[in-house]
Amino acid sequence: MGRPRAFDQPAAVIAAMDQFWLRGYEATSVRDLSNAMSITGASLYNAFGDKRSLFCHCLENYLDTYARRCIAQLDACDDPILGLTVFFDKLLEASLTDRRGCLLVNSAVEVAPWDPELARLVQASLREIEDSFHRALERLLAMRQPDHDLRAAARAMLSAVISLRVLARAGGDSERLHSIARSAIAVATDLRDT
Amino acid sequence: MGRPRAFDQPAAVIAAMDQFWLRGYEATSVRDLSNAMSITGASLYNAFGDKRSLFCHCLENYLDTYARRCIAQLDACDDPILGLTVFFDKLLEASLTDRRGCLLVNSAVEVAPWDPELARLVQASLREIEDSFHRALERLLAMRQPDHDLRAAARAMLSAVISLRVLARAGGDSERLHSIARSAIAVATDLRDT
DNA sequence: GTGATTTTAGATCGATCGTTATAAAACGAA
DNA sequence: TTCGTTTTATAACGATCGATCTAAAATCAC
Repeated sequence: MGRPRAFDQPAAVIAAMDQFWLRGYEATSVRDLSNAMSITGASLYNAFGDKRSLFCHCLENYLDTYARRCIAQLDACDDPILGLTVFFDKLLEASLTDRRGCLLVNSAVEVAPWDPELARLVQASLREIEDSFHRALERLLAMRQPDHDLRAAARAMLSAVISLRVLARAGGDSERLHSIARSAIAVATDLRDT
Repeated sequence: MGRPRAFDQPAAVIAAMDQFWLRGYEATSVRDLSNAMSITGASLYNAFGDKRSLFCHCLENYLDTYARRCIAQLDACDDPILGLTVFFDKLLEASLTDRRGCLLVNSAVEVAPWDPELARLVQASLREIEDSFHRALERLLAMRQPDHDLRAAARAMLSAVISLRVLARAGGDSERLHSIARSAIAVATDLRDT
């Protein structure tokens, strides 16, 4: 009942996500969003509530579309070293061709300090990535190492992801980005060869 | 000649820096700044030009007051491992008591993508930190290693600094932060013991 | 078709944005 | 003292902010 929605909601969320991803939360106005989404401001508020709520949809969509897809691929790879190599190769390629960095990391810096709910989502998502690294290291070593070392190694690899994304957004050069990715993989190979 | 300035300019820059550091560039209004600096908007524009120019002063002040001071201490330390330990201990303590993160890293995410001049400053400053790590590793190994390894190790340590600061701002827990700091120091000790 | 309901488009809300105009106040030079 | 110069305080500028109102358009149940 009622007039049916004339716009494609998932497509609109993607358009809004691209805008937030590019410019950040504060620098993106509701008019920027309605232009990018090709809908009027009234439709935006009718469908999504307010700016913050739309941003939540966008971040969730980002996590589903990008972060969790990478995690799933890493988990699905039998050879952890191969999986990690593919993971960081893709991350490098994406970071060098798309200088917006990572919406999750950008949000960790810009919105998380002022939004406890989003801060929890950010921390949980980062933990998902760290856990995926941890599982890859468990597969690599068949649990011969104390868990403490694996957790620290997984955190070092998460740290590489974060800084790589920050540096990419700030215009860091390819050599530095590659260097960090190699170090992250070396964490795994070093653990294996111990 | 002319009426003398009634406010302490360096103190005003510090107050503005604290505001930008806390809230970020876009979320800080000129009125927020003039309140924090205890001067009127007219005085602000008279003394600093515009908002962006004031921000440049603030970032320069941050680099001089914090980043370069840490670098100088690391350079001054004869024992590189001790120097790095002190460096990361201080970084941890600062990150856990002050959740604003690092103004340089925050700026890398929020302002560098839209300001080529500030992007150059950000990259140059990150390089200063990386180079300080590199020098510490050179002292540690007395140049027995190929430079390529040292550069990669220095970058891995810079990566730890960046992600540590991002995680701290987003509310990351103490354990994760300590874990990353330990990994960074382990990069140096592993190189030494090779 | 009629009524109920929802989405559309467009105008507009008060608030706030970065910035500037105005003029009084406070100094050094003459 | 008077003049020239700079800073101060206050008010205000046009533009834009996030959000909302009104009314026309589009659908379903009946």
